[in-house]
Amino acid sequence: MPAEKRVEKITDMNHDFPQWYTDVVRKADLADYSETGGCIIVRPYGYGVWELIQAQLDAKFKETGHENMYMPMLIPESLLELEKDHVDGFAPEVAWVTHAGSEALTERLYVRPTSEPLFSAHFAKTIQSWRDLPRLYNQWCTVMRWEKTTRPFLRGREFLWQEGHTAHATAEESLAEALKILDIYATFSEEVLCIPVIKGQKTEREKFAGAQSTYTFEALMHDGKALQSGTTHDFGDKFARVFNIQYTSKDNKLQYAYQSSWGVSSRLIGALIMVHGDNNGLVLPPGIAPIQIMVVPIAAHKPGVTEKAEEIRANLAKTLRAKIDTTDHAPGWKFAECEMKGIPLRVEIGPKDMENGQCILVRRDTGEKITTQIENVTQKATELLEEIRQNLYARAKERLASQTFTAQSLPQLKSILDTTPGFVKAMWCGADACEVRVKEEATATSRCIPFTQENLSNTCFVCGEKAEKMVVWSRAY
RNA sequence: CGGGGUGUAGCGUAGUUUGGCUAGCGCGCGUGGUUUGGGACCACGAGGUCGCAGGUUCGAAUCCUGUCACCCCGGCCA
Repeated sequence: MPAEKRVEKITDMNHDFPQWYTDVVRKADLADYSETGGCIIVRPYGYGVWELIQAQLDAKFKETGHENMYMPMLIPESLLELEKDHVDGFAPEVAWVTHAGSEALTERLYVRPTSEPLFSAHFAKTIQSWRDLPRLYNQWCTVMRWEKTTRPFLRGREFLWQEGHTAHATAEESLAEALKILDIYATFSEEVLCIPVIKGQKTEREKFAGAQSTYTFEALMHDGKALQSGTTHDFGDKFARVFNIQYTSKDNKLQYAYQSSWGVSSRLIGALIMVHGDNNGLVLPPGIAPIQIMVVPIAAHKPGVTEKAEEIRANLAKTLRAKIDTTDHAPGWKFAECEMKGIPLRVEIGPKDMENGQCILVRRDTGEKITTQIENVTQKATELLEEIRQNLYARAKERLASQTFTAQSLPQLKSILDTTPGFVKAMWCGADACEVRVKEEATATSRCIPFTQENLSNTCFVCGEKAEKMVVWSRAY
């Protein structure tokens, strides 16, 4: 890891983490603020990351039998009101369309904060028989939630996401679907994004508005705060009963369908920044880096340098996302630019190297410089990208372990979070009152009830009554 | 919604207390030249209704009134 901070324009992350985050977003050219309050402009480089996330997840969804479709952005008010928990959860941050031109609409429309009502209404119309099940749908779109406090990629009024909506014949199947997708998400997060996660179930208090149960994968950011990176929900037949989604079973009985929904958003980009980034800027895992390797010619005006650099780029580009920087900036500028943008590998090629038929590969994650023969550069780069992927994951996993603690009492949990923020594991009795006390006294929330349970003690760390589950607590974004 | 703060060139700012501004500086931008292995340098140049609307004054970025926008801290919240 580059020891010294080489880019002055980025705030030191240990000094002011939120400012560091904002600096990275802007300097890495991921996003910009827009004229529309609370909504960001996703710049080409940031959108490039999103496209790579999208392409890989989309392939996984399709492998598991899901189909993409598209629902309207606007939903009539009458549909929102049908499911009570759902409306209670979303109504405060819903944006309304009330007029067409100067004429008031007879029924107000709201901009989707999520599309359960539309999918449910559609399922009700199109599902009649057990032969129609399961229905495995997904859509890539944006949604709108009128947040009061916004931060690029972490919380915005409009953001990019994908929402899967499925209907099944049985409760077992909708639950299995929610768990299957959670695995797809978590695997993608760990293997491609190099972000280790904790999988588990949300408590009643933290679950999705209208869900029967919510599952989540939680990641830990550099500053010790948690980020809910994605969720899957099992609705059971709750929405089906409200929207009247019924089918005739094999034995000719009228049954309610069981549903799931699940989503990840452009918030994943925020997670990438806050898990891997350092004081020189962004650090992107190779799997989602729009540019995996940047060729930087040194003394490009000297005879043959640009040509050789372009030849190297063309070779790399056969199998990798490779680019060349032919701008007239000084080399130091280009190096800093590569680092701010988190490009995993950089190639330096100048007159001195050409004399020896070699070039220099520089790793973003470690700063290490590797001299290699030009004819081997693609092979070497390919190996290094895989090493970088493994190193980023290993590094993040190590930090997660070092920032995970256990607490036996509420004061202890508070003291841990005040001094060394991170995940805190503690036993919980299951009572909502205890969860509320943690929130009020330690400003921490339950992140999840991990699937992998440990028995830390037999009593609740808040009230001392009999403990039911180990819960992971944290301060969160 | 409560408390605090800020609006001056694309960005960051000085100047406001004590009215004299033809509004200064850095970065960035344009042209030409010299450079090029960790954010190069020189020269010349372009760019401003000082958030907006009123008012006071010989004179307003500066004082007064109103208004709008944004930011921070609380409250509320996927």
